[in-house]
Amino acid sequence: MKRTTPKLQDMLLDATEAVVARQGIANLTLDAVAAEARMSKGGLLHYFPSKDRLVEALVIRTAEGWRSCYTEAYERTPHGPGRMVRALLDHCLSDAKCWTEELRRSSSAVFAALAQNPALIQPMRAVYADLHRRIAQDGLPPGVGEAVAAAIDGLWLDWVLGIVPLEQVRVVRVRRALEDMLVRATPARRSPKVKGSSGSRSGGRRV
Amino acid sequence: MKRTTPKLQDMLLDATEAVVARQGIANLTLDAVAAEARMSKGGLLHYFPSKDRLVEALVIRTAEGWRSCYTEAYERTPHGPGRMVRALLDHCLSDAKCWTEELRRSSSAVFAALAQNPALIQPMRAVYADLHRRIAQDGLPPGVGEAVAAAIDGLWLDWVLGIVPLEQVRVVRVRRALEDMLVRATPARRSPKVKGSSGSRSGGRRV
DNA sequence: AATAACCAACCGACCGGACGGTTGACACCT
DNA sequence: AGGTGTCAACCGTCCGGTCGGTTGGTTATT
Repeated sequence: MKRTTPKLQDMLLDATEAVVARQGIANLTLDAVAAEARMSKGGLLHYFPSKDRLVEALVIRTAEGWRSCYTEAYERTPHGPGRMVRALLDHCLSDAKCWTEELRRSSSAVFAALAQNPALIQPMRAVYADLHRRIAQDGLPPGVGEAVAAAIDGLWLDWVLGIVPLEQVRVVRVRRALEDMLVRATPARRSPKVKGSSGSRSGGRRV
Repeated sequence: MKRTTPKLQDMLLDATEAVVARQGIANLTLDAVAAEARMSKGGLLHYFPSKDRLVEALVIRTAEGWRSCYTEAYERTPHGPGRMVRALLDHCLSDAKCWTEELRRSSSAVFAALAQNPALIQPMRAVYADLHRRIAQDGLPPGVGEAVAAAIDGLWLDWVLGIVPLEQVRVVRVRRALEDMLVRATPARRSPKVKGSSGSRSGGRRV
């Protein structure tokens, strides 16, 4: 990722997300983005020479945000079997500020890409491949880590799609159930120190 | 759903799905659908007076298909705690013909709606509300049923979105892990007769 | 039986508007 | 002067939706 998006590009991507959030994917037009960013369409196209490139950049930013979110969570999580999955549960499924409107916005990048050009979600696919590789090497019985990851994805996508309304208590219940499953499925090795409501708030950066 | 779509409308909805599947959501135009159905645009608009109505009908058909899928699965599942969730695992997460291209097509109705007009996913939301109500009354410890449902949604959406490629073995692993969690979490009542690799293949109709 | 009246189904030309992208010029800073 | 960044104006295309009209079949009238 040598490409250091020089913050003006970043502002344009923010504007893109804002347009999608407020007006929907169908109204994601270059004019709308330019207006949102208080820039002319020509100016916008100076930085992103086509709509495809714009959406692609958005997907990359979102995907890399997600990658660094779970990577950093991993670093903050104690060693042992299921470290990656525990990181996800503790930091990416927290009961607090994790499900923000900002996250919802950035998530919609995926759907914008899907509408614009399905090939553009490839960066997201790559990040997910990395995550699943990590989970596969997590030292858990087969399927357990994948089940947790799938459940998190399900909660996330249900929420982003608006299929199921956000209920904080529901997220907490699911997390408890998954933690239970994890503890019971973890090959016993000293005592599983992860648990409790845990510290390390801080919210996952951007996702 | 008294409304018995008189099969010509159904054919037009099939054409709509085919267009989305082959050309993507962005190319879902009235002209494309009419061409796919070998009908004039005027003819198409005779049956669905606007694009919104067309997509709405598609969402309703998909949502009701999903409802009848899990409803029928429920009927086929033995009584006891977690009946609804067991039905989902046995019939909607089977390792067989459940993840068909046809399912993928009908699923994309949701995304077509999201692109066309987010309000149009309301029928799907209603069906999901019904499903979650059933799960909540399923006699399981809090969060367990919801976790299973979320995991299934996650697998499904990851697949439909193309974020994670379809691996049959992965689905099977996840199902095993979820079944394990379910058995361990089910309040002991006589012997849990559901388990083993179990019979009742049969694949869930359409979803 | 022949004619007239009616109607759902269907057609395809057309329109207004919006979209993605291009261009040529302008402003500002070295 | 010349590069850099920004812009308004514009172009060709395409899309959703309208509209006037045709067809084939059914019913009503004579």
